[in-house]
Amino acid sequence: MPRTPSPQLTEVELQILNVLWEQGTCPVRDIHASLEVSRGTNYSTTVKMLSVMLGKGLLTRDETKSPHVYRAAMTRKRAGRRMVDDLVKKVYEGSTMSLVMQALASGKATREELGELRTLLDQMEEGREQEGDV
Amino acid sequence: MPRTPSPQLTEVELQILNVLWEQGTCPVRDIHASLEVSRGTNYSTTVKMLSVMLGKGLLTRDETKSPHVYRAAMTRKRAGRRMVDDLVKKVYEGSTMSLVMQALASGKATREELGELRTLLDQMEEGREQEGDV
DNA sequence: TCGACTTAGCGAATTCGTTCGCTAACCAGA
DNA sequence: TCTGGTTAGCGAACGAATTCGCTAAGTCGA
Repeated sequence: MPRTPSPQLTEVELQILNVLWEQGTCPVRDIHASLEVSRGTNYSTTVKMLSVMLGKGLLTRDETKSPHVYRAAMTRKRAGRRMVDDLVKKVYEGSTMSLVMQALASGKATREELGELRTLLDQMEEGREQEGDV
Repeated sequence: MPRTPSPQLTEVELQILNVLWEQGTCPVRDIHASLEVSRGTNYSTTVKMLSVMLGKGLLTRDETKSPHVYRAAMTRKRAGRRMVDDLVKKVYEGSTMSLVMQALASGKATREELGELRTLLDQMEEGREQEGDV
């Protein structure tokens, strides 16, 4: 049975997932093309990493296609969620909001993004009221 | 001369820094007490890690005190900043706001925190206007 | 000063992520 | 079918982070 992927994604794994998240689906060749420029590694290395990730359940592949076709087994959103939770636990003592504040204060934001944020905030406050939360 | 610490902090390093960030300053004994419960490791291991971190410039220590006293060479804020930047680069394609949205949407927030967030947002919008940003 | 306990430090062993050489299986065109 | 290039896979090698055994130095009360 498929095991739940560990929370920690490594460097290369993330790079590979990024390619897949953008391409949706693709053969080793394409993934390798990307890794080659960013880390100058060998084709064998790419193949190996893919097989390792396959073993960890991070990817799935269609072997019926001639050059096998790979696909991410997890969405970018889900991966992000995990890593954020992990970061929050490890440096913000469990306070997600501490991270939000810090990230917000340190990153550039366009007017549109600030607007979106405000909207999200509004929704959250409404939600709270209905819950009658303390 | 002190070298700039690498962006990537490891598991144990973070755990040790957390103790130091909370205690401010303390001897090996205290740090070990913490690591022992969370990972069941040996005293030697703690000493070793501290010396490794000292070598990386992540810590400083006062050897004039009898049991040497350690101190974090970097604030929690600074460490958080680095890790956030790293995460943003690795999974959010460089968009800090994407991370903020996701974290905000997935984490619990108290009414007070939402208020703080709104205030911070207001300040950011004011800043923008003055800049006359597009 | 002596012995028992605490504190430091070092080198070797382990573990895990990453990299590659080498070999086998495949595939398309001559 | 033969041949050159492509695609898969495996085991060994490496490097970095952790872990610890063992030894040395320091501390303190009897």
